[in-house]
Amino acid sequence: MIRITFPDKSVKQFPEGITGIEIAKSISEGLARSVLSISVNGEVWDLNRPIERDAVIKLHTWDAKEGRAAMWHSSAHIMAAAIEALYPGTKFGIGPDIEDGFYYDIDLGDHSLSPEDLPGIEKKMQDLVREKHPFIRKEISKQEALEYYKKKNDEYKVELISELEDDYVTFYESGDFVDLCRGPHLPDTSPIKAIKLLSLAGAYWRGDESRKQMTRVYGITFPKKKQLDEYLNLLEEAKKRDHRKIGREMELFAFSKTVGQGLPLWLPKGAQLRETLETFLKKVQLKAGYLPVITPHIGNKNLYVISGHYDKYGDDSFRPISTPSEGEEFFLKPMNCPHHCEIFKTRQYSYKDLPVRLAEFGTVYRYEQSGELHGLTRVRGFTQDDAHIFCRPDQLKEEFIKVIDIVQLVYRALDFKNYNAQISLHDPDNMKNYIGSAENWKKAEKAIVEATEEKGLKADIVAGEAAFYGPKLDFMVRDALNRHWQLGTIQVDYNLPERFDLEFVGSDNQKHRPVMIHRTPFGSMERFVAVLTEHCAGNFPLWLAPQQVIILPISDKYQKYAEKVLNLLNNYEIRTLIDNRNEKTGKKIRDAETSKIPYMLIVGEKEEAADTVSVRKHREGDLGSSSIENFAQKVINEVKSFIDTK
RNA sequence: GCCGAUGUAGCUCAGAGGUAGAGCGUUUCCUUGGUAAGGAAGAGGCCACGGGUUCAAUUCCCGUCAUCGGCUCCA
Repeated sequence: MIRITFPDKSVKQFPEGITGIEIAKSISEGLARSVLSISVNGEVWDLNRPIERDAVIKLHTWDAKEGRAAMWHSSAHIMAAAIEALYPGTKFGIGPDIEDGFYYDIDLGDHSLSPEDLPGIEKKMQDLVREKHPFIRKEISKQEALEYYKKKNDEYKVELISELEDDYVTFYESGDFVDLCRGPHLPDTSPIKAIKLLSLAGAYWRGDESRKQMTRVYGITFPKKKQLDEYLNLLEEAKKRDHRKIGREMELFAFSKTVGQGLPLWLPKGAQLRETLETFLKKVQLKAGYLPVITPHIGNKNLYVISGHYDKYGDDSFRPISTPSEGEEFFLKPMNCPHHCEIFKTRQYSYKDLPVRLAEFGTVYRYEQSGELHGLTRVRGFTQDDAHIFCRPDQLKEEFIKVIDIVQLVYRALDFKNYNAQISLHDPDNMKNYIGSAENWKKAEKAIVEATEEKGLKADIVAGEAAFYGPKLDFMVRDALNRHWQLGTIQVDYNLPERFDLEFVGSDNQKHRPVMIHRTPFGSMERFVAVLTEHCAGNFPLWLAPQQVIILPISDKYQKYAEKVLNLLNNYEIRTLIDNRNEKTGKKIRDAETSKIPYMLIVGEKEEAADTVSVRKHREGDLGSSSIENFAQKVINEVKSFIDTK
């Protein structure tokens, strides 16, 4: 007998060789039906793999990510089996489970899949699932495995196996399909009740641009048909929040083929929104001791040779602009820091003057690959809410903490809760990708980690994600479709001060090198507005709404009175318009609701007589009548509460 | 940049080898209305652009551009 310890610490005796599914059955039939995988001493196993020794276990159902992973991983095998049956000779790369479903990378040779082929594969998968094939785990020798795939002509699997260090590899067999796989899998296909293949894409073999591009098929499966419907419904709903759709509908921004791809045009309402955000941050920064500066949109090539960006990103910049007579070359500026370094150099600083915090909403241009462009989140011209802090090494951590404070203040004011912090460190195995001394890297990374800890900010630490000149702390968010984007970033830089030979005079009357912090809370105005739009589905809070109030006269008889209300509100700088179209009130209300304007003021005979307005709030309805003055104060207070309380 | 898909009115989308349609929006007129759609009439399209096949192409084929889903990249 062996001792099995459950998550609640209770212990039960079982015969040696008991399996997860049998343990589940011993608890209840219902659990046995819904369990998908088991953790044995922290390692996820197949449910039918015998447990030979005492173990701590945990059973995973659909509600656990380990359970879903087993299901989706198995589904990937079923999909591969279906594809092999329908398209013999297909070679297979890798087919893992992912956050939402699974994919398989395949090479169909000369054949190519189109979206119309997906239902056929789905159908075949359903047939296979109905046959209720078990997944059988097998250990075979590496040699044998290699021969199997060589015979199959599958160079991808051969490559994968060749790199494995073990003498034995595990295979999983389900029906006629056999796949190299570490597992774990479902005992058989029966839990898979709903299948949907979602999309096709190209994907480089092993993520390497220089290697062959395979076809990636994405899919998802569920234990219940209803869950699939819900999931598809959720996708539909998410699409409605897409900033590209809302941006068009609400007239926030547009693109023009004639202007050029990836170059956003901010329409009046979007510009209003952006300006409100900029004004807000400028106020915050002024209080925090930042000094506004303004620099030009281009810079001499030499500036970027000094900074090191030319070497690294010269090809990703827009083509240089040359002057006809002097033969100089200028670049559209891809970042603001070199300009700011030159500003720092315009005078001498004592150690008492530091830190110096130079801030600029600087528009930069980068030649992003065409396939990368995406709405406002990835563009070729964008404005950073940029600032560079030049400080003494002993001030680094304190300054870093102050920046974290600003980022958090800003995100709180905008009700941004679902962000992740990520500390990106260098990759110790690829030091050649970075500039600067190992010692400075160490110092910078230490400062970031410590500052983050001191702020109690939970951050994932990822090696190899640092910028080429320094480590960073990024704030990541997800968009409506669950894609990750980086917003704010704080980066420590010992290198630019070195390259630009920046100095301050220390208390010892000697020259010293300052440290630089690059930071942008929003990241870029474009990306931030995009994410903000999706975050609130276009229902911007009152203080940000491009149009805050709309006056709806019952008929044109009340036009004069509406104008009186408008003038009063305008005096308070409340962004107000009148809907004086020849439409019924119901229609005007409907249109104001769909345009997501926070407040509607209905004015007619009653209101004119009593000098009031009838207030209706977006998505909430009638709030009753109010004097114009009271309403204005209400709006002013509400705006204040958004900005001040934080 | 790469793989795949898409491109028809301002927006959302039908359509077919023989000179183009709907809904919403917009314009004009009627209507002067009370908390999510009043009525009528009209305007609006080189069917993304450039080639080719054909008696005939917006429709079929090729290329370009743009957009979308991924991959790679992201100072």
